[in-house]
Amino acid sequence: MSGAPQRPLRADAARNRARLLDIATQEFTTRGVGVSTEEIARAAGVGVGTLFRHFPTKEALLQAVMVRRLETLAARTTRLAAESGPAGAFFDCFRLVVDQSAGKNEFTRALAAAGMDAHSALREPSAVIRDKLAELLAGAQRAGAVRPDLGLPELIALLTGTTAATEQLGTDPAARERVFEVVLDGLRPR
Amino acid sequence: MSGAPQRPLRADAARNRARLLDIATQEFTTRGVGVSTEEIARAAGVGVGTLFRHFPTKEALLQAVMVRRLETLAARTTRLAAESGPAGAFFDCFRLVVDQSAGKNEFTRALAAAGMDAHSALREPSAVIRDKLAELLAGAQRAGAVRPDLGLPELIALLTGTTAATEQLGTDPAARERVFEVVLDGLRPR
Amino acid sequence: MSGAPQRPLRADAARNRARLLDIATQEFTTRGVGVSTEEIARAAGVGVGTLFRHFPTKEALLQAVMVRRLETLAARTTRLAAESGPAGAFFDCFRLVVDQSAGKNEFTRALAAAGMDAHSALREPSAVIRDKLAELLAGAQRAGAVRPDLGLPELIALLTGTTAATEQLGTDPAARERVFEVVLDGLRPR
Amino acid sequence: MSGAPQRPLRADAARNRARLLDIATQEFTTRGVGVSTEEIARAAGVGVGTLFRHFPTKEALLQAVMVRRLETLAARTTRLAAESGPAGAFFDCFRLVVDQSAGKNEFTRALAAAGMDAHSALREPSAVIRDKLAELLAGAQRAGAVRPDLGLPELIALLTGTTAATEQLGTDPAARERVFEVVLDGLRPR
DNA sequence: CATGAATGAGGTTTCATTCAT
DNA sequence: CATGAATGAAACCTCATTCAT
Repeated sequence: MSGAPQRPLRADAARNRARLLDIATQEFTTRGVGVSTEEIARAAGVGVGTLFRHFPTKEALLQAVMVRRLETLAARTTRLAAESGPAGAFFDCFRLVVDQSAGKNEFTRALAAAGMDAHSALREPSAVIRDKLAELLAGAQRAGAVRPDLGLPELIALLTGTTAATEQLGTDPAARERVFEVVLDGLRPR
Repeated sequence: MSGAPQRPLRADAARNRARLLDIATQEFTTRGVGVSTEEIARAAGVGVGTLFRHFPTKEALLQAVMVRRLETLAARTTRLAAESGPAGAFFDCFRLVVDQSAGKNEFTRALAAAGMDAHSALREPSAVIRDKLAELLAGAQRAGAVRPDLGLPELIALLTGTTAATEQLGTDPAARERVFEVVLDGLRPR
Repeated sequence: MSGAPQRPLRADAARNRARLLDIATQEFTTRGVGVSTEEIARAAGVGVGTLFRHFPTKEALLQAVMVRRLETLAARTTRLAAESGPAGAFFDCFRLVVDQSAGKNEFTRALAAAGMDAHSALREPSAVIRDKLAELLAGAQRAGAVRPDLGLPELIALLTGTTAATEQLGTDPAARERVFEVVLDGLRPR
Repeated sequence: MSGAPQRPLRADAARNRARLLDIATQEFTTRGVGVSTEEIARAAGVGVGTLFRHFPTKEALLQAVMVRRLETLAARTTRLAAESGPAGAFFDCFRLVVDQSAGKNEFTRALAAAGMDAHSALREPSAVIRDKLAELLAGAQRAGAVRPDLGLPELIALLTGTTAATEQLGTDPAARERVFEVVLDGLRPR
């Protein structure tokens, strides 16, 4: 049920695994999911065999990258929520998730296309985020900062959509800001 | 300069071409751009050779699918714009474009990834849409129905984003409606 | 047994056949046997179907081109042999055959590679040349102008070889001339 | 700059590479450059992937075969030149090159047809041969054994041509010998 | 007869994955 | 455990040949 290793990895093995994850994240994000396993292994300075020892499948690697992203996101979300009032926390987190999710759609889609239920492997880490987001949404709604009829699914869809929108505007920060304003304004009770 | 064929295609050729486009649209949309040319040809009931006679490259096929979508879209946009007042036309078109664009991101992305300037082949049909949208935006802004600081790029990004968001909500019309409300509300001057 | 058409071709059909042969000769010679039937047909201004009506196979077309070359060659050889004395006729013909055979190796090889006995279809026209050459060789040997131990096969091999050699020197006429001198000198009794 | 592998190949890899080269040489020579990579791989007892790991392109394989032939040739030429006097060395080498060059024309032609400068990849090994031949030619000319007006290009063309001629006479050693006599005699000062 | 659209086997090449070293 | 050579299915595309128009 858990992704945690059976026994603690040897030091060098752990180093290789971490390095592979880092490189894979970077390559998948910048060059798409089409990059070959061979290239990722080479960029990480290991042989393909090592890659496949740690991740039995290319898809498993994709999954692991996703999981780590979600975990990082969950951690930062938690931290942020603790620092501001309910409304501020909600809007800050919205921005944070969007900024951190660049490229995520590609992964989700790749996993989905491979016919696998995205929820099976990502259930645990994404559940953490969902819970955080639900909590933040409820808080902001109680504080009257967000329209009360909005549900969690819509919030997540809007996060995905805003990610897509801002990705398309990569080079123009002012335009990205205006897009944020539109969506965040729209979230307020009318 | 024109997309129209040099001579009228023979009856069977036209049938095959149309059928290929239909099948390709469907396959690309439902299963992603990874589907093989061979499968598309088989699904269309023709040999691969026929596919490649009509579209000399897989990318050319993708392009053709895109072009047809954009043309359909442009036609409907024009019709709608004529029927309502400036504000109504703008909001109606926004919905229309989003509804018609399901799956389009995949294509745009695929074309971009293939290193081709999306504007080269799609320039004409997409320019028509851009012009329409720019016109509608200006009209709605003049009518005070849309915040005046919004530019065309942001509008297009928001269209893309809203498409992504509603795609994720496919099964729940009420939730889709709430997403639309958020974005359309956000577009109004605050 | 004969390549002559069963009945006289219609005027346009004959024109097409001739044109196809001309174009095919040119394309095969300048661009190699790799040129596609489609390209040859297009260059000849007819559809592929027409090409295949006249020549049921690409190989048949190659054959026809060869045959025509050989026939032309035979005719010129005959003419030349009548005009000079035995020695002169021999050496003139040697040069003529070499000059006219540029590119011929490609064809011979293509036919051979296709697993067909080159002699089956080319037997008749090439027999004419062989006879001419045999006659010329005998005459020149009687006149003491060519070493008496040389047989017809060696003569033909030397023709092929000299063709290959001069083809490699295409751009430099003086060098070609020196190659001719070497071979023709070598043919004389030592 | 060097053709030597960066690190010593693993034992099996080296075996496969050598075997591929051997088989490719044989197949290309006996059946033409048309043989498919798949067939070569199968004949060598490896998968296609292995073939393409060693030679990233069919052309690269052709090149490698050529290079090996030329290198072998250069080595033998060097040895021979050291053993005989200037005239003997020249004539011996002429025969050696011709005997070793059977089929070489096919490769050269294939490479040329593929639009690649034959000199780019083969520059080094073929330069060695050219140098050797130039040296031998000069020596034989100084010794008065070869006509003084003959240049290196003509010599090479004659080698090519004699190769073509003797190839055609494969089954009859006496005829081949007579062809050699004609050419070698022609090379002597008249 | 001419046309050119359709066919599909076959060619080259890539890449996730396995396994000998 | 790490390595990277080997594998072979599958992708895209070409082209000789057939046959409906």
